[in-house]
Amino acid sequence: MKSDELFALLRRRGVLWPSAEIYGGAQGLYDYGPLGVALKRRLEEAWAAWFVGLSHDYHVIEPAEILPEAVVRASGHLENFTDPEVTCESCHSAFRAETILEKVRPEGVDGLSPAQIGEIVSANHLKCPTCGSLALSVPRPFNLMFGMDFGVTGRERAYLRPETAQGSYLSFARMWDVGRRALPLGIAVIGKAYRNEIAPRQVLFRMRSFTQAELQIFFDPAGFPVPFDRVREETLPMLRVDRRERGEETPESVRAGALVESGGLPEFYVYHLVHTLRFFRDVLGYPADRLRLFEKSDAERAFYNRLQFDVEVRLDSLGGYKELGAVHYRGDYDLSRHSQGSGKDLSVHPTGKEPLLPHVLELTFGVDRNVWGLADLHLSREGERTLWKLPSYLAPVAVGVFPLIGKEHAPYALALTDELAALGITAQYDDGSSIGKRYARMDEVGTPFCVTVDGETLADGPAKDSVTLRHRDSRTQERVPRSELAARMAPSLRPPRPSRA
RNA sequence: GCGGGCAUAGUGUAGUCUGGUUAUCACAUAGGCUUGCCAAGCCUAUAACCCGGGUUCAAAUCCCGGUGCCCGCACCA
Repeated sequence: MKSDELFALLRRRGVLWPSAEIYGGAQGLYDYGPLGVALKRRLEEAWAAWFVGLSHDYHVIEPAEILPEAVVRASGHLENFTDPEVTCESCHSAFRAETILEKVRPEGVDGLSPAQIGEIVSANHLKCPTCGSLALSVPRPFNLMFGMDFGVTGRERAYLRPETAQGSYLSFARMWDVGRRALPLGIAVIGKAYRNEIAPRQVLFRMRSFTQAELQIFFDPAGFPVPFDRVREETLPMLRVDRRERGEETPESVRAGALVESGGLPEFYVYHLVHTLRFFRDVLGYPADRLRLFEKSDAERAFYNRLQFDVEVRLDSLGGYKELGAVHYRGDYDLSRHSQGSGKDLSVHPTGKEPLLPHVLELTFGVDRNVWGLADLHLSREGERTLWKLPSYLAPVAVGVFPLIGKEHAPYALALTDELAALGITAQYDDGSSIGKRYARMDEVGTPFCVTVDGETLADGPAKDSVTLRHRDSRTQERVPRSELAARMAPSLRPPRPSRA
């Protein structure tokens, strides 16, 4: 489905719409409606069940969304999140200063002030790559963070967090103290991050306020033990730098074991690549042939990452592979920067070992992007029928409950709806229009089950107190006693957990 | 930011070039009748010209500005 068509469908069903719509919308901001919230929460729960479930020592926290200036100075965001831009006065093209200065200053522009960059531009008579004019402006700094006054004096500055990860680093020392004081220690955050994007585009793909789910795993750089034999034979769709340089777009299937033996990747890293891939493929149900693990080159990687593979998924609505998650090996960059910035020694002393500064493996997941991904990959039109084949445990509504004949069966169906809801199964009652339309409505929002109360349910006989249970994808029906209904549905409504060694 | 295109009920659209009736049709939504296990039928109702300014007796239609969306370029720590 095309992006427009998909968005129209989601908007009509109350999944998602532009923020401040009555004022014409605000670029890069979107609101979730009732179904969208339900889907997003289930997605977040499924993420947490899977990734936080990787170890007993992984925990979810909820840090503040506002970061004092000292934090973003130490993290490097104040400096590096700024992208100096040079514009051509003649043709109005805009370029990153780094691109313009590439030839005369291959070491990059980090640490240079806008004025210094301007001097280099004019001293070297650099021309606009588009029109050849010499009229290049002094760069204007553009920071992607939203800044704000903090406190009453107006002298203090603070910023909306540009990534949720910082809260985990700031809380590491506290988490060490309140926990088992053992590595690896995992800290997960699910929450909003904010970036003042230059050009928000493609609906949920570049937003100014978006939800990330990130797990930071702190581990001893001398060893991160993982049960690698359990994943050794798994094959991964790899697109590594060497193949990319030959112009390849499609991944090749590589054994996890081979990535370690001859691919130069550490076991712990490949182990987490496997679990990340499994999440996308087995938990979210993305088709395996649409996934690839895209290795970022030295030049493309964020400066603090030693290894970076993006999980990319091919989406028809956006015309290609899109990054929906990533696995970053950040080394000790974050803890060492915050040690320096705060003056607190963040190294730890595990029992029986020398003090050490942990390294960080970061597993990131774009929640909104995957809401879109779930729509793109599972929502389709089959003739007249619109069907959203969401995994059952992600569906906003688990079961629709209908009276076959409105007047006669409504009380029973309403009571059954309440009973299922009380058992924690999201049930929605519907007696509108015809039975066929009710099924169709449920198909469109991905509801895996529908239950219909009919004459047999109420009549004395062998089928008394049984209802028909209809399955979304096959449209098949079976007769199920009311007492067994919840137990029949419950297993498929729980998100999978990883198998642990 | 640059260039090009687009903007009419909840959704998809006709009408715009060539200004002039009560703005077209379908689906969706709500209510009623009928039916009773896969979007059936009939009746009724709700509902729109992106915003602001200009030209004109008269603007959905022409002009200017703004906003938003789409495509390409650039950007995406």
